[in-house]
Amino acid sequence: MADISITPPAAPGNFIRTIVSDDLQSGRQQTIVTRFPPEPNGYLHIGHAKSICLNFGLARDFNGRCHLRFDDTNPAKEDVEYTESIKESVRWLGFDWGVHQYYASDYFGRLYEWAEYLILQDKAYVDDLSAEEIRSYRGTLTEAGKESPYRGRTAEENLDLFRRMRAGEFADGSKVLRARIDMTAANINLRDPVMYRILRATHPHTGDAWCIYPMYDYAHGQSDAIEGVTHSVCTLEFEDHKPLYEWFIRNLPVPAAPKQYEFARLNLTYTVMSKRKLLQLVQDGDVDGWDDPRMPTLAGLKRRGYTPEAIRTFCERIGVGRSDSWIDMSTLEDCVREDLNSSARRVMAVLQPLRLVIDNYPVAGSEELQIPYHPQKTELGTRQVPFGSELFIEADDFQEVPEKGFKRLALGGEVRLRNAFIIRCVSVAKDAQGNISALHCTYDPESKSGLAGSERKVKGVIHWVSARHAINAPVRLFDRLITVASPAGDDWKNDLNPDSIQLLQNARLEPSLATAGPEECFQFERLGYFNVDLKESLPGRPVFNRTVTLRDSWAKR
RNA sequence: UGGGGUAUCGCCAAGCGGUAAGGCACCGGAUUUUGAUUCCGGCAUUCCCAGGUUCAAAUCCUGGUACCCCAGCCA
Repeated sequence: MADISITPPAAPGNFIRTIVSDDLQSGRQQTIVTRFPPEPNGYLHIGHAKSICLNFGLARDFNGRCHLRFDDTNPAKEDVEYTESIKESVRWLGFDWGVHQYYASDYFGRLYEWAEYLILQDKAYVDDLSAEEIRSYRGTLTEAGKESPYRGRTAEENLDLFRRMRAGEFADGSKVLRARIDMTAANINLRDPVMYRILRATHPHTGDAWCIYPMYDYAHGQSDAIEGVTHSVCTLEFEDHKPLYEWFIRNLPVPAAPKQYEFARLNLTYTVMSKRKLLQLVQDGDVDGWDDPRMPTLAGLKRRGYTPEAIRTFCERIGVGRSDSWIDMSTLEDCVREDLNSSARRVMAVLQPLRLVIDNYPVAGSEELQIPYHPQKTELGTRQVPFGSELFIEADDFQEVPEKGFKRLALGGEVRLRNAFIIRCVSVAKDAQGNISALHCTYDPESKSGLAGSERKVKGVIHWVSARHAINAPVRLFDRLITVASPAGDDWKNDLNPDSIQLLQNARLEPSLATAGPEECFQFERLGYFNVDLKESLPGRPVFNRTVTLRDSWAKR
């Protein structure tokens, strides 16, 4: 007996996986073909990641294939810049479409022939009504539409007109080709939908070869059929289009009968997720570009330090359903922390430096400490960190008079300098205004990490950096992504968070960070995960972006 | 009743007639040279509501209610 190895769904649930699995097991399909069909009119965002992971994941898990198809039927909105960024993002996410990269515009020829076929069947006609007239003839949600006076044209006349539309004899907008279905249909999509419009625009992929372009509804299903797509997975708002999708498939001599399935699109709390709005942020200069680290675009998240693994985990975790949902940001952030916690090397950096002098340490002296890159994962190795008599510590790691519950350094108190010594604060130096200018401490030489005397416990541990050796590099903090109070509302931009970005020019980093490579992500102990900004860093002067903070029960009080 | 959808813990989400998985969040507690990690433990007598069928219902039936999508020559 032949060994039919159908990989069972990796995770339970997900109704689409169930459908695919059933189709394979029942023999309705031999192999499955899915597709990810973005319109190249913007950058991909975290919402697209859900679709990418679903479609490519299905192909991967069921030994099928997933096509990357650019749904480029509207040259007025599309640009090659976008197709490149889309390919980059899909690859970055870890998926490979192999040779299966297509453009809906590849099929313009066949689509045109099929349109003539429909005309010959008396199932399509050329309409001279204006856009406004078509709208009013369409009726309303509760009233039936009425038929266009041009609906009764003969096939011959329609064919002639349609050919002349293609030949460029008519002005933009003066005529359209419509499917002849039913102007009284309860589903508005069936009230003689427009199939072709006249539009003189240079197409990024077909240039000026065409002056008529097919509409989504006409192009999409046929493209799926041409490619042999078995499961055409899209978002819920296309549900009403399914009868039309099926009408075309049924009435055209297409080579296959793909089926459409819908799932709920991703919504993230406080996050702007519509391409239109993201484009507006870019155009209005609210952000540096599509890859601004505060953008929810994949390019932005990448620059921010989010990893493909984390995003894939996220897409697995949130599931695929049909109910409208808003996923809380904490779910995404947890996925990022989970990945980075095990992979990110730990280093020390001080964001808001406070000078600390160790009075009993040789003034000009220094030593190199060998410190592991990860507290648990020894395989990540160690690095050398210089220690000296003058250090910087985080300003808020010191409180002259400690508040209740404070575990770090206070006047007269002890604290451990992480991976180094225990120190005691003996006095506080202040300037004329009374601001703390430096801390004077003594250290306990016996308490050095690794020595026998290091077992001595103190309640707090803080990070530090040697003042003499530290490098000074900018660090950027973010208040999450671009956030708004109501991402779905019309007044969304009124709530844009302007303080979402903060550039800390005085941050001091341990010397090993001077050579940090692009895209490397580190954990600045106790401060969170930071990555080297791919765009702004210079050799020897990395700029760090905070990817995500650590969980911090103290901060949450 | 214009049509099409969806309702299970604060947020997601399994479940498909046999007596409520899991994750996030949250709350305890243990270990910890990151207030991190890790680790244990807690967290829906109840599945939008009301009836009904059944030995048995989140799952079936009936009737309500709430929310989402659709009137682009956008996708």
